[in-house]
Amino acid sequence: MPRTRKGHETRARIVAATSELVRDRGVVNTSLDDVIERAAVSKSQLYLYFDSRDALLREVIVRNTELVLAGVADDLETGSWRAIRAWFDSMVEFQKAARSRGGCPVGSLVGQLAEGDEFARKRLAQSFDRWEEPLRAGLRAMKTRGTLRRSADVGAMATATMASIQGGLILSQARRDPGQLAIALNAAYAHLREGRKLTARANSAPRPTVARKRAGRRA
Amino acid sequence: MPRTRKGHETRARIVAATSELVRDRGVVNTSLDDVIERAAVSKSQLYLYFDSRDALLREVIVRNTELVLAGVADDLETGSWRAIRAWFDSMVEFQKAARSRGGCPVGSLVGQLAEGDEFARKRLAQSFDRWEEPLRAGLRAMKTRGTLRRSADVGAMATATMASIQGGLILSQARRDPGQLAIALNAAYAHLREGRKLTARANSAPRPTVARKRAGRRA
DNA sequence: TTGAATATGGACTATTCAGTCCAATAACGA
DNA sequence: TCGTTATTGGACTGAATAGTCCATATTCAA
Repeated sequence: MPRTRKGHETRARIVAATSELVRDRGVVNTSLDDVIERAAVSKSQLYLYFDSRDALLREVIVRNTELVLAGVADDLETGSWRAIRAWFDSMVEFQKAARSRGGCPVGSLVGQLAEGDEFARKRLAQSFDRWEEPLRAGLRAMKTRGTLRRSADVGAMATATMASIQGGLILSQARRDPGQLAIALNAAYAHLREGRKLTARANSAPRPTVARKRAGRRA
Repeated sequence: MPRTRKGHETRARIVAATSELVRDRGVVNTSLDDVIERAAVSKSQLYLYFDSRDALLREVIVRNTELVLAGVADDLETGSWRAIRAWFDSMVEFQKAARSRGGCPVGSLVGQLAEGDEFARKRLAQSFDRWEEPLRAGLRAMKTRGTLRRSADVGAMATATMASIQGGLILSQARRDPGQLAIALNAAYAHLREGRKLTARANSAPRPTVARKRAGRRA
């Protein structure tokens, strides 16, 4: 671990460069020589902070996890349909900006690292846990507040949502079309809303049929 | 292309060996030397049938696509809720049998090949098209038969379903838990069923609330 | 049966790449 | 300031690997 300011900067630069290269060309096509060139560091700097190439790639998992968590607004945990919708929309925007390249910063690493590095696999599983948590918290809060049915299975809902996110990103990446993510997330949103509690106060929200139809068309 | 029976067998053995190695260890950790050892062939045989390592990996895409298409029962195209449910269940069984290793035979290749080989990316996109088609056909048939609302967006439904499949497989792979796929597919099924047409004949099917709750619990 | 086309075996090459090593320099605390 | 510790530069190594080449063996059609 670096002890000086310079050291910290160097280390961060290495991880950032690796993350970008992996996003743009994949793990296979990212050599350490590519990394040192892009980060403008030398081999010894790299091996001062990382034990091996695998160790460096594991740090990329950490960094990319922070990246996606930063994209989760605080009000998602507070729990509201609006916050969930906004979260979904921001992901589509992010994907549009990336021109559908690289897929999910975390999810795309599963296929590339999970079978070759058991440590990496576990870390990726943890990343998904952390990523799902704000949604779980939000859904729990909505239960307490009475906007979500008490019978709703919060864990399953969060997992199913994460699956739609990941799958939507894979399809976007393969088809180079951010619209694929939008379709997946519209379906996920409609599915979540099926768990809502209908009260007198809630009738400002569209009725089930209308919400589902709109989601389908928007895609 | 091979012209003798032996040639065909050799070529097929090479692709099969590559496919298995890629599933077990990932593209990165699969060298051509590994392939020739596993397929019990020599280098020259490999290069007789494939121009390059990339070309071989592209054939793996083709093979694995046939593999997943073989898992789609014919009655899915005929169109029925039962067929869809059976299809989903068979995927969960497949994933259990694989002990959550390797993820999706097609989807896991996206992260590993898409950014490095544009040809491979296009081929993967086509694979998803072919894979979605039987479901689209089935949903269209259900519209005609009147078990699915005419307003339902068949294309979006198929895409959202494929996203749940892919995402569910990624989460299963990362967490080494086939239950993750089951959760994702139960949600996808519940979402599809929201598009159904309620008729006098259809009241043998569970009401929306019950269907959703059951799906959540099963996970 | 025969010979042309096809398939096979495996040695060889050139390169790439992860990882090592050590000397030189910069940062920092006393 | 000075000495210790942290950081940096880059040459070097050994192993792995994609791809080449050619001699040999097998297949198959006439």
